[in-house]
Amino acid sequence: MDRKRLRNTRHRSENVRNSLLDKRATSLFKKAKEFSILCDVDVAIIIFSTGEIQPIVWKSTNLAKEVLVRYSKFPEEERIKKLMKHETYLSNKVKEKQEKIRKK
Amino acid sequence: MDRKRLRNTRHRSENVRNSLLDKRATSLFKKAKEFSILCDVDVAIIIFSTGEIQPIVWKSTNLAKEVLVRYSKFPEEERIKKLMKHETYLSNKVKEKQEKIRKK
DNA sequence: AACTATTTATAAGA
DNA sequence: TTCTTATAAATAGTT
Repeated sequence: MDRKRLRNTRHRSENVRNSLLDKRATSLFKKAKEFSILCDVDVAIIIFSTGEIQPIVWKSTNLAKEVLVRYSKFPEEERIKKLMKHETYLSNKVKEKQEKIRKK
Repeated sequence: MDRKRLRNTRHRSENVRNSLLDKRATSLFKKAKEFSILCDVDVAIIIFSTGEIQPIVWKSTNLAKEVLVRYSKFPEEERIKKLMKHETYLSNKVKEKQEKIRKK
């Protein structure tokens, strides 16, 4: 059986995509919860599904409010700047790892 | 070799915890990126590490700014209300799945 | 930082 | 939609 996976493109079938959305979101939250407990961090996740106005939001602990309030205190400009910087940093990191995998 | 895992409690060693923080965050971001592409959603993740003022923030696409701006448009009260409601919903969902697993 | 035994996650298939 | 299962990925403890 060929079970090659396609994970680099948006899934073509809407039905499958909706089903995946549910599965993946649940899985992501589960990971985030483990992470938050294991490493003693607070994690907040915000998901915007296309066409939906209301985001799906998750927080690992009962400090949800605090996290968002703290975050919202950063001036908009600052937030975006740091966000992009960090994204670049992580993007590179992921690439490094992918390189390693290819070598195997 | 006994490789039993402890994932329900904060890790005891600070060194290990820091190492884990890095690994887990990278892994979480990777998952989020896959998710965002596969299901055509925008995902934002905010991590507050204990003692750190600056949060670690990640966004899967270049719509980072938009996601945050959109989210910040919700009145504070509304956001928190929906957040908590959703958390309860998801919490139940996770429990259901865990039940299933136990039954196996 | 790299390795590897195991556990998890998951894409299809039923 | 739910359950199963073959495979891929993640990762905890080691080296």
